[in-house]
Amino acid sequence: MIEGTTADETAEGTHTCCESPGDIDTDAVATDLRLLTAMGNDTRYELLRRIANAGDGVCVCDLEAAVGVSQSAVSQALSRLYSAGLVTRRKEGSWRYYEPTETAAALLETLDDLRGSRA
Amino acid sequence: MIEGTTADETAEGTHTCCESPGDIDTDAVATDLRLLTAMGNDTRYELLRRIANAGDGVCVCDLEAAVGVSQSAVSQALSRLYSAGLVTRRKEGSWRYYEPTETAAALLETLDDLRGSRA
DNA sequence: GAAACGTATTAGAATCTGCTTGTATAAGCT
DNA sequence: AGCTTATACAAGCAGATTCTAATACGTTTC
Repeated sequence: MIEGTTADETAEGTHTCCESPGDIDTDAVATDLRLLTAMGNDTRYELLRRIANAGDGVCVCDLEAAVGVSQSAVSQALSRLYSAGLVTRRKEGSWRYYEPTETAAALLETLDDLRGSRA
Repeated sequence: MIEGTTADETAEGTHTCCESPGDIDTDAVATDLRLLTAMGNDTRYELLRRIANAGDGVCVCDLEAAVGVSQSAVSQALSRLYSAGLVTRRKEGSWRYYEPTETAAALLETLDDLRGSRA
């Protein structure tokens, strides 16, 4: 849906205002969208922020208390963050600790910077 | 749903693995989520990329041909990008030209960098 | 003014999301 | 082994999204 323009480039239309913008790499789009949609949800965003703030590993049990949804919902949210590459997880005994990836740190930092400069 | 922890901090639970992570600024969350959800959609992401690539103003008519959805859908998508602060728009005759904001440029650049470093 | 074009708005249908509830798995404790 | 705790998985449902079609609006051109 991205690479090849489905519509006929040489269409008979009367458009003459400007030329068509270039195409975009499909894989890149998929990757970016996975990141953006993973972060673009109240619960997941907040979980990620908390994980990032804590820095050195937060366990699910504490996150659960903080976001106001069920244990199951937290688990699902964390899975999603994990498969998007925004957090790593490590098992320790019966607990599981989550940590932010560099990707997450970079994106959150950009968002913070933008807010700071009110851009 | 963010600032105050709804669950009782001193609950009778047996959690002892780690302490609760700090809270997050509500407005910041809202702003970030508006950006993330605006970009986190195939159509809108692709439109934004194309607008950013073109740099100096693309009109709706050409974007339309590129993304494979109806004119109406493109218009709605652009409105959403606009109200999220990701693009500016300027009217010129009966055409409307869109340009990326610094916010959009910064976010896209971060995404590009991340992809580059495979982080 | 009327017709044609570029864009926006509205309304409704189809699809997607994110939650809850219930259950499963795995580890620790007695 | 049995019970409890920590986390994951599965199914189902309510509400949110996102598209299309139809229509409205503003400009340009005849």
